[in-house]
Amino acid sequence: MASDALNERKRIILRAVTDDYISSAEPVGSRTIARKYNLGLSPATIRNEMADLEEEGYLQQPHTSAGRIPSDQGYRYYVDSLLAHKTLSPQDLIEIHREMERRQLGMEELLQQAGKILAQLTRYPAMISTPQQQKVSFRHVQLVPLNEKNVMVVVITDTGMVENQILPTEVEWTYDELDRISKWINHRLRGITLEELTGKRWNEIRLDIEIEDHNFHHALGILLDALANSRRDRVYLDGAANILEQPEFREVERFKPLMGLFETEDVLRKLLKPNDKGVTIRIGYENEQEAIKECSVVTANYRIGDNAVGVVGVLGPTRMDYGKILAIVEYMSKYLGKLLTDVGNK
Amino acid sequence: MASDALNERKRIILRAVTDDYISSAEPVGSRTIARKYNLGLSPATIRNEMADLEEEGYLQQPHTSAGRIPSDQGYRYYVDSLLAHKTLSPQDLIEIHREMERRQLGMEELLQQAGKILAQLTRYPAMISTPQQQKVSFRHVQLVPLNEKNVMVVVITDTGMVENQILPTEVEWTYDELDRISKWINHRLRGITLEELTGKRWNEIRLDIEIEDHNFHHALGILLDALANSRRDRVYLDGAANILEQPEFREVERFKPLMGLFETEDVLRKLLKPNDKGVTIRIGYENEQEAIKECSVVTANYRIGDNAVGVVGVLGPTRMDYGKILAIVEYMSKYLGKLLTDVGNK
DNA sequence: ATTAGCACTCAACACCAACGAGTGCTAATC
DNA sequence: GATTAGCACTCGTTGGTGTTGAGTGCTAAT
Repeated sequence: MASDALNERKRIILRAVTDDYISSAEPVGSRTIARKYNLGLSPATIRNEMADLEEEGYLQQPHTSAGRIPSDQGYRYYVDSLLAHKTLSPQDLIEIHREMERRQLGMEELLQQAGKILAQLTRYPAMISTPQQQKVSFRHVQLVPLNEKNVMVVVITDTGMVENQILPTEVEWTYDELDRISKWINHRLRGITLEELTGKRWNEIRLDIEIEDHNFHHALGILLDALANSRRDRVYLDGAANILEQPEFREVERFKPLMGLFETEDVLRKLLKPNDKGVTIRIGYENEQEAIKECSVVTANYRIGDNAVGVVGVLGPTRMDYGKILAIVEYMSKYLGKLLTDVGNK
Repeated sequence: MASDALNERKRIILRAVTDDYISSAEPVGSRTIARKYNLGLSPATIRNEMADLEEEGYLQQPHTSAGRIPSDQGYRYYVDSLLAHKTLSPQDLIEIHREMERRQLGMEELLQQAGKILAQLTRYPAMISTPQQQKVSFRHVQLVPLNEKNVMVVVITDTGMVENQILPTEVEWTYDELDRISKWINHRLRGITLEELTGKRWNEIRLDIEIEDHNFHHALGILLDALANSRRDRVYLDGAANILEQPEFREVERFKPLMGLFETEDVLRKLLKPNDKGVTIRIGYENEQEAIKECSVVTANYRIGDNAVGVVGVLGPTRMDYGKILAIVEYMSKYLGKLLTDVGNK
């Protein structure tokens, strides 16, 4: 609050308190600061400064005779103004590259693998959303008969993603008829984006289809609906168990809401909304979801070519090593984007 | 141990103790039994019988002055010889049918939905494995160019399952060439099972391919390897958070191993091995996995036509309501099999 | 064979004192 | 005027103690 003009000494103390609390998970007192970080100040002075910092909302006290811990506002200041930019250690880099390029991985596998590495490196749960498909275009569509009343539609996109849907129809189709239609659709749709397809362009195509094959017209309408509503946007979660190592979740009661969140893909997807900044840190109360009001989420967009945007992220207690996590998440998002661009693009 | 010839009174008492413990999660004493279940016996008599039951291994005492709880052996006897066969309530049946048939679901979605319902109804974590594909046959194969060095292979099976793999190749393929080859492969492979394909039949086909297209011969070998090693066999897990409601997991430490297990699909798959009996109950130490030595797993096969066999299952503390869980799991396996047979088969 | 009676065990709970980390304030010091 | 030493005070944590009560095993009476 107030003005964010903390004088240098306050900044140093706030950083010291935060660093210490991040690594110890215990409220930190003036003595500790004076001893561990030799600031050339006595505990008493530090106490006074800490009292000020508390008044201004950067620190808080769990109870009267305890040390201080950073408030959400404190973390925010720490992240915005005090954080030293860390870079990944060479071992970590090697580790990442080796694990990601071990064998030829498909898109889904690559995302999963990235999540696994992210979880391993950060020791927190990691999440990765599949790229938003709005700008993604068709590469191939294939219709296959399934039974009297249903046709299976398989769609392969630009980015190497494979989706399938069951499509109810009114008449029974033979394999060859559907193959012919697939051919035609491919010819007509290849390179068109999903966005265009649900938009005005659909009307033109719709007419063509009606001419081309009357029977299929209705069914294809359903296909597009289905594609629009389909759960194409997935989220992969890895290392959820990691969070249990954090002392803030020693009580099952604290963990339950999180577990609920982990199980609801919709909610995870909301956490991983792409946004215009490269990297985003949401701290405690800055998160919408009640379940993670005491957690922080670090996310970064990744880009496949310039078509699709997905998000990688890590979740931990607000008391997280922001410097380290930031570096890892940022690097992974860039690297993953690069790999996926190579795989998917022509 | 000994002979499993418990006299009627011991059986009654063992059942009473087990029932009571299942619903209360507290060690149960002789007084409680005498009061709640009017067996016409005094606490003292019951005490004597319980002491015997303990000696024979059916009951155990957490500590000297506590009541008794069933041992794994006790649960085993209970399940084998004391369990009254429950059937599902009409509401549950209606619930299941409504939720499963709400809209046209694909195979994966149907499995996920079944898992969700199972978790809801049992209030335990539910797991469902995708059907083993050995006896499953190709319905359609499609090759699509991805970039200079890679081709994407999409395989649709008999049972409506869609799998995709990236296939590295040496030359660059055009869309039309690949389509021609797809056609040929389809013509050649349709209806052949994966099993046959990795077996002797492969050699015949291999020759044909060599003749048909020399360039593609090598690549297709890789495809088959890939298919053989691919993670086609998935496990869907739902309601993992449910287990946290159980008092035996109030301590995070108790829950950690389970959480690890939930995150390792390989292990879950091992839990869901199809077997010749319809329904299987594994109690406590009967489970191989260290993490669930204090849990029981109830599984049942489901069948798609007579091609493929998958497994549905539920995991809970050994103190679970076996009667209820058994009924639910059994019903769901049958019903799911029926639905999937309808969807997948011609 | 059953059961009433009784002494005994032991986890759980409440209570209490001692401890110590940490604070805020005041007065002395630089 | 800023810094710091000193000190009284707060409050969660730890460990010891006594009480309670559910439950047992054994013995003797029914």
